[in-house]
Amino acid sequence: MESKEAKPKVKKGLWKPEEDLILKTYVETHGEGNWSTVSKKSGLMRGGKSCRLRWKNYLRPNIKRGGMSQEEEDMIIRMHKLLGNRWSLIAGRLPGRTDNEVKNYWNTHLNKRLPSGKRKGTDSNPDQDDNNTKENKSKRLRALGDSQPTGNTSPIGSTEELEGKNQEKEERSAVSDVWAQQDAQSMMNYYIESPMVPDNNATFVFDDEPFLAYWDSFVLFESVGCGGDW
DNA sequence: AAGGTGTACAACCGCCGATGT
DNA sequence: AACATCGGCGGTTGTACACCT
Repeated sequence: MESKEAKPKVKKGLWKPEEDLILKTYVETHGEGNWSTVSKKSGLMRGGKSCRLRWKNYLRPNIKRGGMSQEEEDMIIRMHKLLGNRWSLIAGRLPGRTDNEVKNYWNTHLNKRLPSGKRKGTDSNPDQDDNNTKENKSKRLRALGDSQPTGNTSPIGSTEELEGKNQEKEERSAVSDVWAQQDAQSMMNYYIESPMVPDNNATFVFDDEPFLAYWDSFVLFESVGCGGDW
């Protein structure tokens, strides 16, 4: 059954400069948020999500456009080594860069450089494919965020999963290991010295869930709270 | 010069958690 | 408590452009 009020047609596809201008003006006037109403009130025939994405990725102030610097590139690779496809977290370490941009950059530039890189699959490493299926994604992220080192909430539970995890570890360590290892060491040193680390978290296992679980929230905190280098 | 193929990047989709009612 | 809505995230697709034959 069609709705009685004619559904406003949602426009799709590339944004035109005029649309950008409308959106930018609207957001600068009314502020961010309520994206679902933006399209109506601004006259843009775009979905709220589309508006939000456009603003977030391209129109927001302080967005950095253009090629990645060597430093940024290094950071992406290191962070990806540690975090996997957690683009928003990675982007949080790169001022002016968005998760979408980081993701695209990884998929087009960095992914194929790595030994295990493959072209079309957006997941760089075969070892991470399983963990990034739609079914597993949410569980994994939640577990990484919430799990305690000794808890049973890890997404890795069954024997098969453990085996897969071990394999993942091996394969992952084969990628970009030179500075990934250097960096992991320096990150851990930094981290261990941090007053935020609880005493009962003494056993760190890099590349394993316990470390990642804490690391994750640490990165999140860092990206939100501090802008400094480390 | 024209058509085919590959690449880079913008945008959309589906899912999920948080929040409001 | 249940449902609806919104915002955020990562995966995937679409498209314009560059390059090759």
